[in-house]
Amino acid sequence: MSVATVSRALNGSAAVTARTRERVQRAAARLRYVPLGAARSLVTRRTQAIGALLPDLFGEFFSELIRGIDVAARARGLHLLVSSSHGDADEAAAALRAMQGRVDGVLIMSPHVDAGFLKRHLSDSLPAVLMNSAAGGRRFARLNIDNHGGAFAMTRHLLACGHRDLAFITGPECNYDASERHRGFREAVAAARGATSRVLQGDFNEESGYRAGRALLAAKKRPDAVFAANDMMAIGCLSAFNEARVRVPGDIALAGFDDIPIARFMHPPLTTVWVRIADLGQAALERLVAQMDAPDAPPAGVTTLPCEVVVRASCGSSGRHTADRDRAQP
Amino acid sequence: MSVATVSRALNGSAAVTARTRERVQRAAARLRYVPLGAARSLVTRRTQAIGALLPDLFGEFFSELIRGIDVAARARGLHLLVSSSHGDADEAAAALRAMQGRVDGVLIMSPHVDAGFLKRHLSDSLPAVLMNSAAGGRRFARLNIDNHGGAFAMTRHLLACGHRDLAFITGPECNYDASERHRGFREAVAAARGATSRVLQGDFNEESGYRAGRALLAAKKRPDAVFAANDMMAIGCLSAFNEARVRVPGDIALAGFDDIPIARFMHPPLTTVWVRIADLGQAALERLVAQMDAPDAPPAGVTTLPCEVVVRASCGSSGRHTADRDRAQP
DNA sequence: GGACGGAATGTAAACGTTTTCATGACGAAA
DNA sequence: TTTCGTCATGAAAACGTTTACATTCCGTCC
Repeated sequence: MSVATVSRALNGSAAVTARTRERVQRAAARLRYVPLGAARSLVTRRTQAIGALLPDLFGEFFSELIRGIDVAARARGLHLLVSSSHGDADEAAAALRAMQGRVDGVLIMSPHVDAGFLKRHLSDSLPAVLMNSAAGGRRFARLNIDNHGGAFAMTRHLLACGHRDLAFITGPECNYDASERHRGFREAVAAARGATSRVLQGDFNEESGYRAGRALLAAKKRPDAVFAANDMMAIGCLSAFNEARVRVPGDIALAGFDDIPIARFMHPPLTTVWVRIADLGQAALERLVAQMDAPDAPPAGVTTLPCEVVVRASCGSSGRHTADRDRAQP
Repeated sequence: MSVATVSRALNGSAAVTARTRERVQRAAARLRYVPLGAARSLVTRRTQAIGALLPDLFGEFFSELIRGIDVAARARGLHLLVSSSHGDADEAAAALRAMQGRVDGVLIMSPHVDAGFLKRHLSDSLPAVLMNSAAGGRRFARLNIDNHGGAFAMTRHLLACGHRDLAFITGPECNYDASERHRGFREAVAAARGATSRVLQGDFNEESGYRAGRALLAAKKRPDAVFAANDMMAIGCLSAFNEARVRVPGDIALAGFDDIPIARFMHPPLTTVWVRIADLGQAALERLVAQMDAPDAPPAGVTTLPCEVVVRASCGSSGRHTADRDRAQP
């Protein structure tokens, strides 16, 4: 029996008798034979693997993202090469280069990545999908979280709760997510009649939220509601309010963004915006696969994944006291 | 210039002129040439990649573990192939087989894995390290979290706080972590004079902690302190106490295990046991690399990673109100 | 009975790299 | 000048698989 026959039997080619196939399979099982991936990909020009280039991510966000990518990849028989936690652009570049020639495509999410970076470090022939990235140009497919829509919806919700004087705590400058969320807030306020707003600078850390909270308390007129651009700042802000015995939502309403796991355990539980991170990973992978299957397809634009407002107690919403999402939690 | 020279120049062989090397490197950079990993590993018999077979993990645990593995792997120029979130043994087996022939070694953490499983699905020649696994035999190196020591230390701490009548909420039966934690509790109580204890069955979920809390409140005599085998159950238990207006730690002290991020945000902040998960991943990888470098080394035993008791307010500890770990948090 | 057709299997080239060995160039020692 | 040694480079084999093409076998049709 020749190697060719074995190859055919194992790869499910039609040109092989049932008897032969069975014999081969039995022998392979007995010898615990596993085809050498390297040799296979050398000739097929396919590695059956995709790479994920990720920044220094923490906690649930990272887990969920990988989970989404992983299940989608395995459903297609693809392996997942992960390279995460690089702190600067050089590390990201090195990781990206190292992946090249080992994967059939890459999923990229990184604050260090812009058009120039990609042009320098990414082979033209390697399919790539950008996740949550500002830049991208027309060469790359992109999947973004609907930061703008989420912030817009949350602001509308706060307005609908009857709050008129709103404060917004921004994220770091030059951060894409942060600026999009700010834009969503701004536009929702602008579209509402009789609403006023003020903006405080933050940097996504708890500490900056705390400072913003103190500043608001010290203001001549306190706002009706505070919308922090992420949950950590909302938590910091809540600490400031608690310290000052300012009741939430009684005196001031509060909302965050991200729905980190802690959010629902705060006192009061935090109203926030939830993103299906796993869906982002899965959608990105599917997009990438589509691109791999049709290398010269149309220039694939940008897709935006919806957010969901999760109403809990901190916004002073009437009626509902348990967010839908909480019931589904494990 | 021949391919041989290019290969030598790029791989840093000494037998090549500085001038030639530079010429090659410039050309490679200009053409954005990246060696094809497949061809390379075909001849070197090395893939420069290691696989991580992980169960369906959530949140920070998963993130930290991967981070630990990833940074250690990149420091050695190794790629990381991740396969996570398989629900049953068959999926894990398929994932393990698929990895074979693409990696130089595997890191395995999975509840489905036992000696028989490994014998069936793992090639004899592939180095492997088991993380947090009960079984392993003498063929495999193992890295475990010191569940026993952590639970022992925590129980001692509760006793040192003056609590005499202790309750323990167990994890699921047949779970290795859970039974080790239980054993630590049991032995610490047995070693203490005048201490009494009771045990309630739990399953690591918040709900079961809540039920246990209710059961304890309904008991003829309430315990001085409750030690839950993980934080989620402690949180559930805390909810039960809060509902019943039972003060923590005033009326009953409470402790958990894992130090999930939420723990420090509870009211009161939860005393718990912290494990350096990233260290586990890193140590496991280093162990694996050692095994890969010396394939016929001694039969490598089991290493245990220490836990740390993180004292916060929930245990009624005297004096310290901020755990060391919290100051280091981002 | 022979030619033909189709299906199953075998043969060998190809994939891109590393590495062993051979070749060539050049300088130093004789 | 010759001879040797050293050092950079080139030539070619090898790695394990897939696949195009060749071969064999067997049954069918004329």
